Amino acid sequence: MVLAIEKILNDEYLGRRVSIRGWIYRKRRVGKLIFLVVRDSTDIIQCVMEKNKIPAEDFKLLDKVGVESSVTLEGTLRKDDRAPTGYEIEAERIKIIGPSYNFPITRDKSDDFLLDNRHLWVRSREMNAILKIRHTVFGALHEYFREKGYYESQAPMFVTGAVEGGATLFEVPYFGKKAYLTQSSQFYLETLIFSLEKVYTVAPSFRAEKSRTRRHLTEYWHAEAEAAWYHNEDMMQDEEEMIVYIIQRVLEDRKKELEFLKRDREFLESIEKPFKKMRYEELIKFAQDHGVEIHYGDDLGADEETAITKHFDGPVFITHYPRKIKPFYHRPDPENPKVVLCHDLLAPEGYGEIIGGGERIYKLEVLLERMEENGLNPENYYWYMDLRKYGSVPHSGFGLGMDRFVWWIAGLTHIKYAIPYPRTIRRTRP
RNA sequence: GCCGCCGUAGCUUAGUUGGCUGGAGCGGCCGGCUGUUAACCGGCAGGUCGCAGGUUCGAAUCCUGCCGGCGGCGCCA
Repeated sequence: MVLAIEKILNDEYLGRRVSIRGWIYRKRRVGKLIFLVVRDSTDIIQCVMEKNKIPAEDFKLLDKVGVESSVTLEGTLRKDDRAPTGYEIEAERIKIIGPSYNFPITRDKSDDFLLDNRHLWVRSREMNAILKIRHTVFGALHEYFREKGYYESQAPMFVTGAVEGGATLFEVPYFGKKAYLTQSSQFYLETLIFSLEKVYTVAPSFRAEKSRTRRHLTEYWHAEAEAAWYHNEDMMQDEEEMIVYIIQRVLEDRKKELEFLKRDREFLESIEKPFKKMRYEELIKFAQDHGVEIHYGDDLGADEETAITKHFDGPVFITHYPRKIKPFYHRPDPENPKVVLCHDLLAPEGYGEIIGGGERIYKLEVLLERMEENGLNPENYYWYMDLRKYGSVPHSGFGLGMDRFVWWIAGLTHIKYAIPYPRTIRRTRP
C-alpha cells in the first residue's frame, strides 16, 4: 500500500517495507550512492539508493533524471539523524513515472522569476505551507458562519454599478453593452437578509485601482456578511469571534506550516476577544502620541497604518469615522451625525486593515440625503433603495479581505505570497 | 496619477572616476567520489552587456530617445 510521507515519519513503520509516491525534491549523487529527497503533498523524506542493491538500469536512469521527476518507490524504513526529517528509506525498487530534466527553478531565484514560474513554484515547500494555511483559513471561515446560523449565498460577478463611489471598476464588453466586474457583493447580500436574515459569501472582488503596494491585488477573495437586526456592536462581536476561531483552527491544524514559515505562533496564540476598540478620534490621538503626523479628518494612509499598528498587541477595531471619509451607505451616529456607525479592523504587527464594516442606513430619507451628499444618482440604486421602502430593518455587515487575512496570519511580507496566482496591476499570468 | 530604482550567460550577479581577452556562483554537459544535507572536487560549453543613435583614439561604463521590468505613495479590502 502506498503511504503518505507524513504517515511513515513514525517509529511505527521502522524496519518495515513501505511504498511512497511523489516528486524528487533533492538529488545528491555520492559515488555508488544516490540520496533522494522525495516530497509529496504531506512532507519530505530522504531515500538512499545503493548501486549494488537495486537493478543497474534503475540506478543509471535515476542518475540521469533531474529534480521534480515523479517516482514511485519501495524500500525499508529506518531512523537516521542525518536524514532531513529523521527517517530514511533504503530503496529497493524505484520507478520513474514522469521524468523531469532541467527544472527551471534552482537556487538564487528572484521574486520576479518565481512569479513568472508560479505554476512550478507552487510545488515549493514555502508555497505548500502557505496554501495549506489558506485552505484552513477558508475552511474555518465556512465552519464559523454555518455554525453561527449564517446562510451561504452568491452574488453576481457581472454588475452595472459601483458599490462604493470611489473604487474603480473593470469594464467588460457585454453583448454590445457594458458591464463591470463586481467590487463587492455587499448590496446583493443586503437584499438577501430580507429572506435569510444572516448571509455570507466568499467570492472574488475586482478593483481596477492602480495600486502598487504590498497589500493590493486587482482580484482578491472577499468574505462578506450581512445580518438583519444587527447593530454595529453586534457585528463586531461576530467578527472578533470569527477571527479568533479561524486563528485557533490554524494554530491547531497548521502548526508544522507556521513553524516552517517561522511565524511567531506565540503572538497568534495571544490573540483573544474582545478586541480593543478605539474611536476614530482616539486613534488620531494615539497616532499623534506615537509620533505619527495625522490630523482629525484625515484617512489613514499606508505609512500611518503601518506605524500605528506596529504598536498594537492584537487586532483593533476603529469605529466612528467622520462621515466625510466613509462610503455613503454607513449609518450616521444618531448621537453625533458627524460620524458614522462603522468599524475597520486593523491587524497588528504593521499589517493594517483587513476588515471594513458597519451598520447600514435603513431609513430611506437618510439614504437619499447621504447619496446627495456624495453626488450619486438615486436612479442607479433603485433596487438598493427598494430595500428601504418595503419592511426595512436595522442591519450591519462587513467585508474581510481573505488574502490579507492569510497574509497576516502566515506573517508574509507581500500579499502576492498569500494567493496561488496573484493578479496585480502588472501581472495577469501565469 | 505621482516619486524612485533597475536591465550584463538559462538563473543570481561582479565589473559603472571610460582603457588590455567582461569575472564568478548556480544550472547544463563530461569525469570522480559509499553518508550527502541548496553535497563536494576537476574539466568543458555558454555573452548582440535591453534596443537605436550620439560623444570619444577607445563605451557594459558618459549623453539622448525608445522598450521592458521592479519598489513605494495616493486610492482601497
